[in-house]
Amino acid sequence: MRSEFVQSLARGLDVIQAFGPDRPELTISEVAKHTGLTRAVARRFLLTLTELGHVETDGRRFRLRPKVLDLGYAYLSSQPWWQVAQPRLEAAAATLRESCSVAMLDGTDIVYVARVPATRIMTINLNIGTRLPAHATSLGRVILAALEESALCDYFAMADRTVFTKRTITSEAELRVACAQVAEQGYSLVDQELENGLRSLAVPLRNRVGKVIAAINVGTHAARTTKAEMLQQFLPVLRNTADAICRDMNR
Amino acid sequence: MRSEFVQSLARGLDVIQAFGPDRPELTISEVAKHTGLTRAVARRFLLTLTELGHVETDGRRFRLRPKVLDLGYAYLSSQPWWQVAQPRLEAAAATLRESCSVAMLDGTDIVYVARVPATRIMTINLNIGTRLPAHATSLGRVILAALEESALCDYFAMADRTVFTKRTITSEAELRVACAQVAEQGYSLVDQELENGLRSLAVPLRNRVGKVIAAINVGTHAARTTKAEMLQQFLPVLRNTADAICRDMNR
DNA sequence: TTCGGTATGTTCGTATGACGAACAAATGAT
DNA sequence: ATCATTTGTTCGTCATACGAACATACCGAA
Repeated sequence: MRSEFVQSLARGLDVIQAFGPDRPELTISEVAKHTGLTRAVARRFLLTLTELGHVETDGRRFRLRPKVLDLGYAYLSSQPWWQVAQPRLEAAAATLRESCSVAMLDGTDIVYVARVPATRIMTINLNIGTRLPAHATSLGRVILAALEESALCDYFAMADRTVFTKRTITSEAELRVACAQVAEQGYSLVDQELENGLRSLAVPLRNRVGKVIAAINVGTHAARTTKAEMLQQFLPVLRNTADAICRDMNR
Repeated sequence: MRSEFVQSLARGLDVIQAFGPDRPELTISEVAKHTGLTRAVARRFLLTLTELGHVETDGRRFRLRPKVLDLGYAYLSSQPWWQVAQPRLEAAAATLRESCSVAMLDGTDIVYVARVPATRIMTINLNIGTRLPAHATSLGRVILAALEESALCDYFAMADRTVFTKRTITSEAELRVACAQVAEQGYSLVDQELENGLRSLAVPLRNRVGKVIAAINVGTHAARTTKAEMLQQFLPVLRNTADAICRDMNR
């Protein structure tokens, strides 16, 4: 038992994350089963979360309430780009007439932290908080390309590198070549590696000391925009947007 | 000490929520000050959250990490409208060429749970998780109008009812009249009560038994669209979108 | 530069906060 | 109706989380 680890907090967060698309409502026993806790422990946490307003119950089934969003919002609103990225992103999406997003790396996934949808391409519902594997996304490639070697080794040691389409690059060797290219070019163009038809272009977002902290991208349909057109027409807008966000952010 | 209340979970969630726009990074002592906990307690929770991946530290200052979004995402992804609202919202925003949102009531606030920005009207950054007072928003009025009398009394007992502009309605009597009107008409049109220039129209989203669980709205600039135009051109689209979401959701 | 007061971070003995074994209640099949 | 199983709850107790006291860092005045 590590003396600086509060087991009850970890358990309570596990209970929140027991809920999800396949489990919108749960009983005490179901929460216990999904978290590996005893029924008595699960009950205590559910009653606590209910009293705090994060969970509601009809006496038998429990479900999360909107107040849980306050936790994620604490993160979002504390970020240096929070006040400045959204208007810039909206302007870019309006200019390009395509969906634009900002994401960060967390573990082996990218996590979307801002998004302006324009035209629907993907079958999955992308929104703030959505996670996708870094290796198959332009956003992920941009961030991976900026990692130090030790961090990149950690990434490869952990990442599953799922195949999504016939084009998905999954081998470490190939991904390292792709990342080196991104580092040299300053952008990543990923073509139908995550989903057939989806073509996306990303550039880095840097903090005041020049460190890559996030990425910004634009997505289009392969039938609509050629790769050359993306580089010619989209890349300058994306770079200008990234530069503007960085300037706004570091003001 | 209530035997079913896990104090450590409550404290841990307080520590997460100590962070925010004015407090992007905090030391142990600062967290202790903002939460009312002792430094030793604050330290333990920060170290726990760091080990869980929700917080990072340079050894002195702590800050939240994107993994915190997983908590809010558990809520979002467990909602019946999650898979179906976004595409419908995107279609409505494209048709109307205005920003569209979905929000729920939590306490005395509305909380945004989906949003498709189109053209920038408001000065504040609206996004998933953003809270606004229910009384001054079309989204809030729609949901308040559907509350049972006891719940509405609770709302009035708790709500601050801030004045935002010269037009903001704040008295209980006037708000009750406005809500009765909403209940009768089936929509709420709020005109420059939250912010000068902002005009918005909302309709309810209902679950399978007809209960209002959320609201969907469209916002425009008062200089761009008259109230009559909103009712004539926007209301049918909004109603169709709400109906479609309800159908999709209850399938 | 040194010193002293204050602020901040950390440790470890212990008590109380959270635990789970056992009991109570609910459910479903025969 | 009875019985076996599942689910929810209680309360004695111990191990988990606590905070008083110690250690370290910082800052201002002389």
